[in-house]
Amino acid sequence: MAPSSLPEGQPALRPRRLVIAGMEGCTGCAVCEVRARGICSALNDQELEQLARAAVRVTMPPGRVFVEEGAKADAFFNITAGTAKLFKSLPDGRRQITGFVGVGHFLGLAVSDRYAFGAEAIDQVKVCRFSRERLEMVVEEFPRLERRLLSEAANELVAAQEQMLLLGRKTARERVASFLYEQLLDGYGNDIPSGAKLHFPMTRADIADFLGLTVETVSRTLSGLRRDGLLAMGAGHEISVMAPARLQAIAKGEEG
Amino acid sequence: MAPSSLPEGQPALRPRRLVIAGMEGCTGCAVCEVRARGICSALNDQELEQLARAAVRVTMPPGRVFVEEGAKADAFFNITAGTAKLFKSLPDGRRQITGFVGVGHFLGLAVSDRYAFGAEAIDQVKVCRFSRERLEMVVEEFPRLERRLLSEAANELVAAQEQMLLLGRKTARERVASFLYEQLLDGYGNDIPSGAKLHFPMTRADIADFLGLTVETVSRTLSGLRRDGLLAMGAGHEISVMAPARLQAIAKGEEG
DNA sequence: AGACTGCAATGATGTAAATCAACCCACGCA
DNA sequence: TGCGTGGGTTGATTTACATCATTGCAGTCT
Repeated sequence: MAPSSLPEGQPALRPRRLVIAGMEGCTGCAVCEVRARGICSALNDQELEQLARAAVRVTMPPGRVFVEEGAKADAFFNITAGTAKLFKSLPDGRRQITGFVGVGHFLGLAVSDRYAFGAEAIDQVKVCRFSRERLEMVVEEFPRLERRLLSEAANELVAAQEQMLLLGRKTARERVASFLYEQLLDGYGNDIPSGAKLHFPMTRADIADFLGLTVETVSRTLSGLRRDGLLAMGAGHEISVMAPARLQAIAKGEEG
Repeated sequence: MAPSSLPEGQPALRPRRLVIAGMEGCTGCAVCEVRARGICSALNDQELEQLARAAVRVTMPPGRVFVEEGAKADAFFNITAGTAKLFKSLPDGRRQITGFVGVGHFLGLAVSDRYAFGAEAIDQVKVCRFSRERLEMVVEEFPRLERRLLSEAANELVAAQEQMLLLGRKTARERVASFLYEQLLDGYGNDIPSGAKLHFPMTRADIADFLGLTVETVSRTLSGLRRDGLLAMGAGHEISVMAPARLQAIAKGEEG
Protein backbone atom coordinates (compact mmCIF):
# COMPACT_ATOMS: atom_id res chain seq x y z
CA MET A 1 0.00 0.00 0.00
CA ALA A 2 1.33 3.40 -0.95
CA PRO A 3 2.31 5.93 1.69
CA SER A 4 -0.23 8.34 0.26
CA SER A 5 -3.00 6.24 1.75
CA LEU A 6 -1.80 6.93 5.28
CA PRO A 7 -4.28 8.69 7.52
CA GLU A 8 -3.27 12.34 7.23
CA GLY A 9 -5.41 14.02 9.87
CA GLN A 10 -4.34 17.57 10.58
CA PRO A 11 -1.44 18.67 8.42
CA ALA A 12 2.07 18.44 9.81
CA LEU A 13 2.81 21.20 12.29
CA ARG A 14 5.69 22.53 10.23
CA PRO A 15 4.96 21.66 6.59
CA ARG A 16 7.70 23.85 5.20
CA ARG A 17 10.12 21.15 4.28
CA LEU A 18 9.12 18.89 1.44
CA VAL A 19 7.94 15.52 2.69
CA ILE A 20 9.84 12.65 1.25
CA ALA A 21 8.09 9.41 2.10
CA GLY A 22 8.73 5.94 0.80
CA MET A 23 11.17 3.12 0.91
CA GLU A 24 14.29 5.05 0.03
CA GLY A 25 17.37 3.47 1.54
CA CYS A 26 15.65 0.30 2.70
CA THR A 27 17.42 -2.74 1.36
CA GLY A 28 15.37 -5.30 3.25
CA CYS A 29 14.65 -6.51 6.74
CA ALA A 30 17.72 -8.72 7.03
CA VAL A 31 20.01 -5.69 7.10
CA CYS A 32 17.54 -3.41 8.88
CA GLU A 33 18.87 -1.36 11.76
CA VAL A 34 16.20 -2.77 14.07
CA ARG A 35 16.83 -6.33 12.97
CA ALA A 36 17.71 -7.38 16.50
CA ARG A 37 14.97 -5.43 18.26
CA GLY A 38 11.24 -5.64 18.72
CA ILE A 39 9.22 -8.23 16.92
CA CYS A 40 11.77 -8.72 14.16
CA SER A 41 14.18 -10.36 16.58
CA ALA A 42 11.77 -13.27 16.81
CA LEU A 43 12.46 -14.32 13.22
CA ASN A 44 15.42 -15.68 11.29
CA ASP A 45 16.70 -14.17 8.04
CA GLN A 46 14.60 -16.35 5.82
CA GLU A 47 11.41 -15.63 7.72
CA LEU A 48 12.24 -11.94 7.71
CA GLU A 49 12.17 -11.99 3.96
CA GLN A 50 8.55 -13.08 4.17
CA LEU A 51 7.91 -10.25 6.61
CA ALA A 52 9.63 -7.77 4.31
CA ARG A 53 7.19 -8.53 1.56
CA ALA A 54 4.33 -7.56 3.88
CA ALA A 55 5.86 -4.27 4.98
CA VAL A 56 6.09 -0.79 3.54
CA ARG A 57 8.77 1.60 4.77
CA VAL A 58 7.51 5.12 5.45
CA THR A 59 9.23 8.31 6.64
CA MET A 60 7.32 10.91 8.63
CA PRO A 61 8.29 14.54 9.27
CA PRO A 62 8.06 15.98 12.81
CA GLY A 63 4.50 16.75 13.82
CA ARG A 64 2.87 14.31 11.42
CA VAL A 65 -0.10 12.50 12.95
CA PHE A 66 0.14 9.01 11.51
CA VAL A 67 -2.44 7.30 13.69
CA GLU A 68 -5.71 9.12 14.18
CA GLU A 69 -7.74 8.51 17.32
CA GLY A 70 -10.96 6.76 16.33
CA ALA A 71 -9.91 6.11 12.75
CA LYS A 72 -10.29 2.71 11.12
CA ALA A 73 -7.52 0.48 12.49
CA ASP A 74 -6.22 -1.08 9.32
CA ALA A 75 -2.49 -0.81 9.82
CA PHE A 76 0.28 -1.69 12.25
CA PHE A 77 3.59 0.06 12.63
CA ASN A 78 7.05 -0.91 13.70
CA ILE A 79 9.24 2.09 14.50
CA THR A 80 12.71 1.93 12.93
CA ALA A 81 13.91 5.48 13.64
CA GLY A 82 12.91 8.51 15.71
CA THR A 83 10.41 8.99 18.53
CA ALA A 84 6.63 9.29 18.49
CA LYS A 85 4.05 10.18 21.10
CA LEU A 86 0.85 8.24 21.71
CA PHE A 87 -2.09 10.14 23.11
CA LYS A 88 -5.77 10.35 23.91
CA SER A 89 -7.80 13.55 23.83
CA LEU A 90 -10.95 15.05 25.27
CA PRO A 91 -13.34 17.09 23.09
CA ASP A 92 -12.23 20.40 24.65
CA GLY A 93 -8.59 19.79 23.77
CA ARG A 94 -7.27 18.33 27.02
CA ARG A 95 -4.74 15.71 26.09
CA GLN A 96 -3.03 12.83 27.84
CA ILE A 97 0.13 11.40 26.32
CA THR A 98 0.12 7.70 27.22
CA GLY A 99 3.65 7.04 26.11
CA PHE A 100 6.68 7.99 24.10
CA VAL A 101 7.74 5.20 21.78
CA GLY A 102 11.06 4.77 20.11
CA VAL A 103 13.01 2.43 17.86
CA GLY A 104 11.81 -1.15 17.93
CA HIS A 105 8.37 -0.36 19.28
CA PHE A 106 5.40 -2.15 17.77
CA LEU A 107 2.26 -0.13 17.52
CA GLY A 108 -1.34 -0.60 16.52
CA LEU A 109 -2.84 -3.30 18.71
CA ALA A 110 -6.52 -2.46 18.83
CA VAL A 111 -9.52 -4.12 20.39
CA SER A 112 -12.25 -2.93 18.09
CA ASP A 113 -11.75 -2.01 14.46
CA ARG A 114 -10.77 1.52 15.47
CA TYR A 115 -7.66 2.98 17.07
CA ALA A 116 -8.25 3.97 20.68
CA PHE A 117 -5.34 6.43 20.57
CA GLY A 118 -3.51 8.77 18.27
CA ALA A 119 0.18 8.80 17.32
CA GLU A 120 2.28 11.74 16.23
CA ALA A 121 5.90 11.92 15.11
CA ILE A 122 8.07 14.03 17.43
CA ASP A 123 11.22 14.12 15.32
CA GLN A 124 11.69 12.46 11.96
CA VAL A 125 10.18 9.01 12.34
CA LYS A 126 10.63 5.99 10.11
CA VAL A 127 8.29 3.04 10.36
CA CYS A 128 7.59 -0.30 8.78
CA ARG A 129 3.92 -0.30 7.96
CA PHE A 130 1.86 -3.50 7.74
CA SER A 131 -1.72 -3.79 6.65
CA ARG A 132 -3.89 -5.69 9.11
CA GLU A 133 -4.49 -8.59 6.73
CA ARG A 134 -0.86 -9.00 5.77
CA LEU A 135 0.31 -8.95 9.37
CA GLU A 136 -2.30 -11.54 10.22
CA MET A 137 -1.00 -13.73 7.40
CA VAL A 138 2.57 -13.47 8.61
CA VAL A 139 1.54 -14.14 12.20
CA GLU A 140 -0.41 -17.16 11.05
CA GLU A 141 2.72 -18.47 9.42
CA PHE A 142 5.09 -17.72 12.30
CA PRO A 143 3.39 -18.30 15.66
CA ARG A 144 6.59 -17.21 17.38
CA LEU A 145 5.64 -13.68 16.36
CA GLU A 146 2.53 -13.99 18.46
CA ARG A 147 4.52 -14.85 21.55
CA ARG A 148 6.71 -11.87 20.86
CA LEU A 149 3.71 -9.59 20.54
CA LEU A 150 2.30 -10.94 23.79
CA SER A 151 5.51 -10.17 25.59
CA GLU A 152 5.52 -6.65 24.13
CA ALA A 153 1.96 -6.15 25.29
CA ALA A 154 2.77 -7.42 28.78
CA ASN A 155 5.65 -4.95 28.96
CA GLU A 156 3.44 -2.08 27.97
CA LEU A 157 0.83 -3.13 30.48
CA VAL A 158 3.34 -2.99 33.30
CA ALA A 159 4.47 0.46 32.15
CA ALA A 160 0.85 1.59 31.97
CA GLN A 161 0.19 0.47 35.54
CA GLU A 162 3.26 2.35 36.72
CA GLN A 163 2.00 5.43 34.92
CA MET A 164 -1.42 5.11 36.57
CA LEU A 165 0.30 5.17 39.96
CA LEU A 166 2.18 8.28 38.87
CA LEU A 167 -0.90 10.08 37.55
CA GLY A 168 -3.18 9.10 40.39
CA ARG A 169 -0.96 9.40 43.42
CA LYS A 170 2.37 11.14 42.87
CA THR A 171 3.20 14.81 43.46
CA ALA A 172 4.50 17.05 40.69
CA ARG A 173 8.05 16.67 41.99
CA GLU A 174 7.74 12.89 42.10
CA ARG A 175 6.29 12.80 38.60
CA VAL A 176 9.09 14.83 37.08
CA ALA A 177 11.71 12.81 38.98
CA SER A 178 10.08 9.58 37.78
CA PHE A 179 10.15 10.78 34.20
CA LEU A 180 13.78 11.83 34.35
CA TYR A 181 14.83 8.61 36.05
CA GLU A 182 12.99 6.52 33.48
CA GLN A 183 14.85 8.39 30.75
CA LEU A 184 18.12 7.67 32.55
CA LEU A 185 17.33 3.96 32.65
CA ASP A 186 16.59 4.02 28.94
CA GLY A 187 19.85 5.74 28.13
CA TYR A 188 22.26 4.24 30.61
CA GLY A 189 20.81 0.97 31.86
CA ASN A 190 21.03 0.19 35.55
CA ASP A 191 24.40 1.78 36.11
CA ILE A 192 23.86 5.52 36.06
CA PRO A 193 26.89 7.78 36.60
CA SER A 194 26.60 11.08 38.46
CA GLY A 195 26.45 13.77 35.80
CA ALA A 196 24.65 11.56 33.30
CA LYS A 197 23.40 13.66 30.42
CA LEU A 198 19.91 13.58 28.96
CA HIS A 199 18.60 15.08 25.76
CA PHE A 200 14.87 15.28 25.01
CA PRO A 201 13.30 15.24 21.59
CA MET A 202 9.93 16.26 23.06
CA THR A 203 8.84 19.72 24.22
CA ARG A 204 7.88 20.77 27.78
CA ALA A 205 4.26 20.68 26.67
CA ASP A 206 4.64 17.02 25.72
CA ILE A 207 6.24 16.21 29.04
CA ALA A 208 3.42 18.04 30.82
CA ASP A 209 0.77 16.12 28.88
CA PHE A 210 2.57 12.89 29.73
CA LEU A 211 2.80 13.66 33.45
CA GLY A 212 -0.69 15.12 33.85
CA LEU A 213 0.69 18.58 34.67
CA THR A 214 0.94 22.00 33.01
CA VAL A 215 4.04 23.34 31.24
CA GLU A 216 4.45 25.90 34.00
CA THR A 217 4.52 23.27 36.70
CA VAL A 218 7.02 21.14 34.78
CA SER A 219 9.24 24.15 34.28
CA ARG A 220 9.02 25.23 37.93
CA THR A 221 9.64 21.70 39.16
CA LEU A 222 12.73 21.31 36.99
CA SER A 223 13.98 24.65 38.33
CA GLY A 224 13.33 23.39 41.84
CA LEU A 225 15.32 20.24 41.24
CA ARG A 226 18.13 22.34 39.83
CA ARG A 227 18.09 24.65 42.86
CA ASP A 228 18.33 21.57 45.07
CA GLY A 229 21.47 20.49 43.23
CA LEU A 230 19.95 17.39 41.65
CA LEU A 231 20.14 18.67 38.09
CA ALA A 232 22.26 20.95 35.97
CA MET A 233 20.88 22.56 32.85
CA GLY A 234 23.24 22.58 29.87
CA ALA A 235 23.04 24.13 26.44
CA GLY A 236 20.46 23.02 23.88
CA HIS A 237 17.90 21.51 26.23
CA GLU A 238 20.43 19.20 27.77
CA ILE A 239 20.00 18.14 31.38
CA SER A 240 22.72 16.59 33.54
CA VAL A 241 21.63 14.52 36.50
CA MET A 242 24.03 15.17 39.35
CA ALA A 243 22.40 12.86 41.93
CA PRO A 244 20.70 9.91 40.24
CA ALA A 245 20.18 8.06 43.52
CA ARG A 246 18.37 10.96 45.15
CA LEU A 247 16.33 11.41 41.99
CA GLN A 248 15.29 7.78 42.18
CA ALA A 249 14.36 8.14 45.83
CA ILE A 250 12.11 11.08 45.01
CA ALA A 251 10.61 9.18 42.08
CA LYS A 252 9.74 6.26 44.33
CA GLY A 253 8.09 8.55 46.85
CA GLU A 254 10.67 8.01 49.56
CA GLU A 255 11.30 11.69 50.11
CA GLY A 256 9.00 14.42 51.47
CA MET B 1 0.01 -27.24 44.41
CA ALA B 2 -1.82 -26.90 47.71
CA PRO B 3 -3.64 -23.71 48.56
CA SER B 4 -1.49 -23.37 51.65
CA SER B 5 1.44 -22.39 49.44
CA LEU B 6 -0.32 -19.26 48.24
CA PRO B 7 1.36 -15.98 49.11
CA GLU B 8 -0.35 -14.94 52.32
CA GLY B 9 0.93 -11.40 52.86
CA GLN B 10 -0.98 -9.55 55.51
CA PRO B 11 -3.73 -11.66 57.07
CA ALA B 12 -7.27 -11.32 55.76
CA LEU B 13 -8.97 -8.18 57.01
CA ARG B 14 -11.72 -10.15 58.74
CA PRO B 15 -10.24 -13.52 59.70
CA ARG B 16 -13.14 -14.48 61.90
CA ARG B 17 -14.78 -16.95 59.61
CA LEU B 18 -12.90 -20.16 58.99
CA VAL B 19 -11.25 -20.16 55.59
CA ILE B 20 -12.26 -23.07 53.46
CA ALA B 21 -10.02 -23.23 50.44
CA GLY B 22 -9.65 -25.96 47.87
CA MET B 23 -11.41 -27.60 44.99
CA GLU B 24 -14.73 -28.22 46.66
CA GLY B 25 -17.56 -28.27 44.15
CA CYS B 26 -15.34 -28.19 41.08
CA THR B 27 -16.22 -31.03 38.76
CA GLY B 28 -13.90 -29.97 35.94
CA CYS B 29 -13.40 -27.24 33.38
CA ALA B 30 -15.92 -28.61 30.89
CA VAL B 31 -18.81 -27.75 33.20
CA CYS B 32 -17.16 -24.71 34.76
CA GLU B 33 -19.27 -21.59 35.09
CA VAL B 34 -16.69 -19.58 33.16
CA ARG B 35 -16.39 -22.20 30.43
CA ALA B 36 -17.50 -19.72 27.78
CA ARG B 37 -15.51 -16.74 29.06
CA GLY B 38 -11.92 -15.62 29.18
CA ILE B 39 -9.15 -17.83 27.98
CA CYS B 40 -11.14 -21.04 28.47
CA SER B 41 -13.45 -20.14 25.59
CA ALA B 42 -10.51 -20.64 23.24
CA LEU B 43 -10.45 -24.38 23.87
CA ASN B 44 -12.76 -27.31 23.14
CA ASP B 45 -13.90 -29.80 25.79
CA GLN B 46 -11.08 -32.22 25.17
CA GLU B 47 -8.43 -29.54 25.37
CA LEU B 48 -10.04 -28.16 28.50
CA GLU B 49 -9.45 -31.47 30.20
CA GLN B 50 -5.73 -30.95 29.62
CA LEU B 51 -6.06 -27.48 31.08
CA ALA B 52 -7.97 -28.81 34.09
CA ARG B 53 -5.07 -31.04 35.00
CA ALA B 54 -2.81 -27.96 35.18
CA ALA B 55 -5.16 -25.93 37.38
CA VAL B 56 -5.96 -25.76 41.07
CA ARG B 57 -9.22 -24.28 42.24
CA VAL B 58 -8.87 -21.92 45.22
CA THR B 59 -11.40 -19.90 47.23
CA MET B 60 -10.39 -16.63 48.88
CA PRO B 61 -12.20 -14.72 51.66
CA PRO B 62 -12.78 -10.96 51.32
CA GLY B 63 -9.65 -8.97 52.02
CA ARG B 64 -7.21 -11.74 51.18
CA VAL B 65 -4.16 -10.52 49.30
CA PHE B 66 -3.43 -13.33 46.86
CA VAL B 67 -0.87 -11.57 44.69
CA GLU B 68 1.82 -9.66 46.51
CA GLU B 69 3.49 -6.69 44.81
CA GLY B 70 7.11 -7.59 44.17
CA ALA B 71 6.75 -11.25 45.07
CA LYS B 72 8.09 -14.05 42.88
CA ALA B 73 5.69 -14.40 39.94
CA ASP B 74 5.22 -18.12 39.82
CA ALA B 75 1.48 -18.40 39.34
CA PHE B 76 -1.34 -17.25 37.08
CA PHE B 77 -4.97 -16.90 38.02
CA ASN B 78 -8.25 -17.12 36.20
CA ILE B 79 -11.14 -15.64 38.18
CA THR B 80 -14.22 -17.83 38.29
CA ALA B 81 -16.25 -15.97 40.94
CA GLY B 82 -16.22 -12.65 42.79
CA THR B 83 -14.32 -9.42 42.25
CA ALA B 84 -10.73 -8.51 43.04
CA LYS B 85 -8.80 -5.26 42.97
CA LEU B 86 -5.36 -4.85 41.41
CA PHE B 87 -3.14 -2.16 42.85
CA LYS B 88 0.27 -0.57 43.15
CA SER B 89 1.55 1.16 46.28
CA LEU B 90 4.08 3.76 47.37
CA PRO B 91 6.23 3.22 50.49
CA ASP B 92 4.22 5.74 52.52
CA GLY B 93 0.95 3.92 51.89
CA ARG B 94 -0.43 5.86 48.97
CA ARG B 95 -2.18 3.39 46.73
CA GLN B 96 -3.45 3.32 43.16
CA ILE B 97 -5.97 0.69 42.18
CA THR B 98 -5.28 -0.07 38.53
CA GLY B 99 -8.40 -2.11 37.96
CA PHE B 100 -11.26 -4.13 39.33
CA VAL B 101 -11.34 -7.58 37.78
CA GLY B 102 -14.25 -9.97 37.73
CA VAL B 103 -15.31 -13.37 36.44
CA GLY B 104 -13.37 -14.57 33.42
CA HIS B 105 -10.40 -12.28 33.95
CA PHE B 106 -6.93 -13.71 33.46
CA LEU B 107 -4.29 -12.37 35.77
CA GLY B 108 -0.58 -12.66 36.30
CA LEU B 109 1.17 -11.56 33.13
CA ALA B 110 4.52 -10.29 34.32
CA VAL B 111 7.56 -8.95 32.55
CA SER B 112 10.24 -9.88 34.99
CA ASP B 113 10.06 -12.78 37.41
CA ARG B 114 8.20 -10.62 39.92
CA TYR B 115 4.66 -9.29 40.06
CA ALA B 116 4.52 -5.57 39.35
CA PHE B 117 1.19 -5.25 41.16
CA GLY B 118 -0.79 -6.68 44.05
CA ALA B 119 -4.22 -8.33 44.00
CA GLU B 120 -6.76 -8.50 46.81
CA ALA B 121 -10.14 -10.19 47.00
CA ILE B 122 -13.01 -7.73 47.50
CA ASP B 123 -15.79 -10.24 48.13
CA GLN B 124 -15.40 -14.01 48.14
CA VAL B 125 -13.24 -14.79 45.12
CA LYS B 126 -12.70 -18.14 43.42
CA VAL B 127 -9.84 -18.65 41.04
CA CYS B 128 -8.23 -21.30 38.91
CA ARG B 129 -4.56 -21.21 39.77
CA PHE B 130 -1.84 -22.31 37.33
CA SER B 131 1.82 -22.60 38.04
CA ARG B 132 3.99 -20.76 35.55
CA GLU B 133 5.54 -23.95 34.16
CA ARG B 134 2.26 -25.76 33.75
CA LEU B 135 0.63 -22.85 32.01
CA GLU B 136 3.61 -22.61 29.68
CA MET B 137 3.21 -26.28 28.87
CA VAL B 138 -0.47 -25.91 28.07
CA VAL B 139 0.19 -22.81 25.97
CA GLU B 140 2.90 -24.68 24.11
CA GLU B 141 0.39 -27.37 23.28
CA PHE B 142 -2.47 -25.02 22.33
CA PRO B 143 -1.15 -21.97 20.51
CA ARG B 144 -4.71 -20.70 20.23
CA LEU B 145 -4.44 -19.89 23.93
CA GLU B 146 -1.65 -17.49 23.11
CA ARG B 147 -3.80 -15.58 20.68
CA ARG B 148 -6.47 -15.39 23.31
CA LEU B 149 -4.03 -14.06 25.87
CA LEU B 150 -2.81 -11.47 23.38
CA SER B 151 -6.33 -10.27 22.81
CA GLU B 152 -6.93 -10.08 26.59
CA ALA B 153 -3.74 -8.06 26.96
CA ALA B 154 -4.73 -5.71 24.14
CA ASN B 155 -8.06 -5.14 25.84
CA GLU B 156 -6.43 -4.31 29.12
CA LEU B 157 -4.02 -1.97 27.40
CA VAL B 158 -6.86 0.01 25.89
CA ALA B 159 -8.55 0.21 29.30
CA ALA B 160 -5.28 1.31 30.87
CA GLN B 161 -4.89 4.12 28.33
CA GLU B 162 -8.42 5.29 29.03
CA GLN B 163 -7.63 5.29 32.74
CA MET B 164 -4.49 7.35 32.15
CA LEU B 165 -6.62 9.97 30.42
CA LEU B 166 -8.98 9.92 33.41
CA LEU B 167 -6.22 10.20 36.01
CA GLY B 168 -4.18 12.77 34.15
CA ARG B 169 -6.79 15.08 32.73
CA LYS B 170 -10.32 14.61 34.07
CA THR B 171 -12.00 16.51 36.91
CA ALA B 172 -13.39 14.75 39.98
CA ARG B 173 -16.91 14.95 38.57
CA GLU B 174 -15.80 13.51 35.24
CA ARG B 175 -13.91 10.71 36.98
CA VAL B 176 -16.85 9.63 39.08
CA ALA B 177 -19.19 9.87 36.07
CA SER B 178 -16.76 7.80 34.00
CA PHE B 179 -16.60 5.14 36.69
CA LEU B 180 -20.37 4.93 37.05
CA TYR B 181 -20.89 4.84 33.31
CA GLU B 182 -18.32 2.10 32.89
CA GLN B 183 -20.15 0.09 35.53
CA LEU B 184 -23.40 0.63 33.64
CA LEU B 185 -21.84 -0.68 30.43
CA ASP B 186 -20.62 -3.75 32.29
CA GLY B 187 -24.03 -4.45 33.74
CA TYR B 188 -26.39 -3.44 30.96
CA GLY B 189 -24.44 -3.42 27.71
CA ASN B 190 -24.97 -0.55 25.31
CA ASP B 191 -28.65 -0.11 25.98
CA ILE B 192 -28.94 1.56 29.38
CA PRO B 193 -32.45 2.32 30.71
CA SER B 194 -33.15 5.40 32.80
CA GLY B 195 -33.24 4.26 36.41
CA ALA B 196 -30.66 1.50 35.85
CA LYS B 197 -29.50 0.15 39.20
CA LEU B 198 -25.91 -0.39 40.26
CA HIS B 199 -24.53 -2.27 43.22
CA PHE B 200 -20.89 -2.03 44.23
CA PRO B 201 -18.88 -4.70 45.98
CA MET B 202 -16.06 -2.23 46.65
CA THR B 203 -15.93 0.51 49.29
CA ARG B 204 -15.72 4.25 48.72
CA ALA B 205 -12.05 4.03 49.64
CA ASP B 206 -11.48 1.55 46.80
CA ILE B 207 -13.31 3.78 44.35
CA ALA B 208 -11.23 6.74 45.53
CA ASP B 209 -7.99 4.80 45.08
CA PHE B 210 -9.14 3.78 41.61
CA LEU B 211 -10.02 7.33 40.56
CA GLY B 212 -7.03 9.05 42.13
CA LEU B 213 -9.22 10.94 44.61
CA THR B 214 -9.99 10.87 48.35
CA VAL B 215 -13.04 9.20 49.91
CA GLU B 216 -14.40 12.61 50.85
CA THR B 217 -14.23 13.88 47.29
CA VAL B 218 -15.92 10.73 45.95
CA SER B 219 -18.65 11.10 48.54
CA ARG B 220 -19.16 14.79 47.84
CA THR B 221 -19.16 14.26 44.09
CA LEU B 222 -21.78 11.52 44.34
CA SER B 223 -23.88 13.85 46.49
CA GLY B 224 -23.45 16.53 43.85
CA LEU B 225 -24.61 14.23 41.08
CA ARG B 226 -27.60 13.26 43.21
CA ARG B 227 -28.46 16.93 43.84
CA ASP B 228 -28.33 17.49 40.09
CA GLY B 229 -30.87 14.74 39.56
CA LEU B 230 -28.51 12.37 37.76
CA LEU B 231 -28.48 9.75 40.50
CA ALA B 232 -30.75 8.38 43.20
CA MET B 233 -29.33 6.62 46.24
CA GLY B 234 -31.20 3.50 47.32
CA ALA B 235 -30.87 1.19 50.30
CA GLY B 236 -27.80 -0.98 50.80
CA HIS B 237 -25.32 1.05 48.76
CA GLU B 238 -27.46 0.86 45.68
CA ILE B 239 -27.33 3.66 43.14
CA SER B 240 -29.91 4.30 40.42
CA VAL B 241 -28.81 6.25 37.39
CA MET B 242 -31.66 8.51 36.32
CA ALA B 243 -29.95 10.15 33.35
CA PRO B 244 -27.42 7.78 31.74
CA ALA B 245 -26.96 9.97 28.67
CA ARG B 246 -26.03 13.04 30.71
CA LEU B 247 -23.76 10.91 32.83
CA GLN B 248 -21.98 9.76 29.70
CA ALA B 249 -21.66 13.33 28.45
CA ILE B 250 -20.00 14.34 31.71
CA ALA B 251 -17.75 11.28 31.59
CA LYS B 252 -16.56 12.19 28.11
CA GLY B 253 -15.81 15.75 29.18
CA GLU B 254 -18.56 17.34 27.12
CA GLU B 255 -20.04 19.24 30.01
CA GLY B 256 -18.62 22.10 32.11
C1' DA C 1 -29.85 -3.15 75.39
C1' DG C 2 -25.34 -0.94 75.10
C1' DA C 3 -20.74 -0.52 73.17
C1' DC C 4 -17.63 -1.03 69.60
C1' DT C 5 -16.24 -0.88 64.67
C1' DG C 6 -16.21 -0.03 59.76
C1' DC C 7 -18.06 2.81 56.42
C1' DA C 8 -20.16 6.97 54.67
C1' DA C 9 -21.54 11.96 54.54
C1' DT C 10 -20.65 16.74 55.40
C1' DG C 11 -18.50 21.05 57.11
C1' DA C 12 -14.27 24.13 57.88
C1' DT C 13 -9.77 25.03 56.53
C1' DG C 14 -5.35 24.44 53.99
C1' DT C 15 -2.53 23.87 49.92
C1' DA C 16 -0.46 22.07 45.60
C1' DA C 17 -0.99 22.92 41.27
C1' DA C 18 -3.73 25.51 37.66
C1' DT C 19 -4.52 29.78 35.59
C1' DC C 20 -3.41 34.30 34.07
C1' DA C 21 0.18 37.29 32.67
C1' DA C 22 4.78 38.99 31.65
C1' DC C 23 8.99 38.34 29.77
C1' DC C 24 13.20 36.21 27.51
C1' DC C 25 15.67 33.88 24.02
C1' DA C 26 16.76 31.54 19.65
C1' DC C 27 15.47 31.03 15.09
C1' DG C 28 13.80 31.80 10.44
C1' DC C 29 12.57 35.19 7.36
C1' DA C 30 11.61 39.80 4.94
C1' DT D 1 18.31 44.91 10.72
C1' DG D 2 14.11 44.32 12.50
C1' DC D 3 10.05 41.35 13.18
C1' DG D 4 7.32 37.30 14.03
C1' DT D 5 6.81 32.85 16.16
C1' DG D 6 7.51 28.87 19.02
C1' DG D 7 9.44 27.40 22.93
C1' DG D 8 10.70 28.21 27.84
C1' DT D 9 10.90 30.50 32.52
C1' DT D 10 9.11 33.10 36.37
C1' DG D 11 5.70 35.74 39.22
C1' DA D 12 0.88 36.81 41.16
C1' DT D 13 -3.46 35.00 41.96
C1' DT D 14 -7.14 31.57 41.99
C1' DT D 15 -9.17 27.16 42.67
C1' DA D 16 -10.21 22.33 42.86
C1' DC D 17 -9.27 19.08 45.69
C1' DA D 18 -6.95 17.35 50.01
C1' DT D 19 -6.83 17.42 54.86
C1' DC D 20 -8.72 17.65 59.34
C1' DA D 21 -12.66 17.12 62.20
C1' DT D 22 -17.37 15.82 63.41
C1' DT D 23 -21.46 13.21 63.04
C1' DG D 24 -24.50 9.40 61.76
C1' DC D 25 -25.68 4.76 60.98
C1' DA D 26 -25.82 -0.21 60.37
C1' DG D 27 -23.74 -4.54 61.93
C1' DT D 28 -22.24 -7.54 65.40
C1' DC D 29 -20.21 -8.90 69.63
C1' DT D 30 -20.99 -9.01 74.78
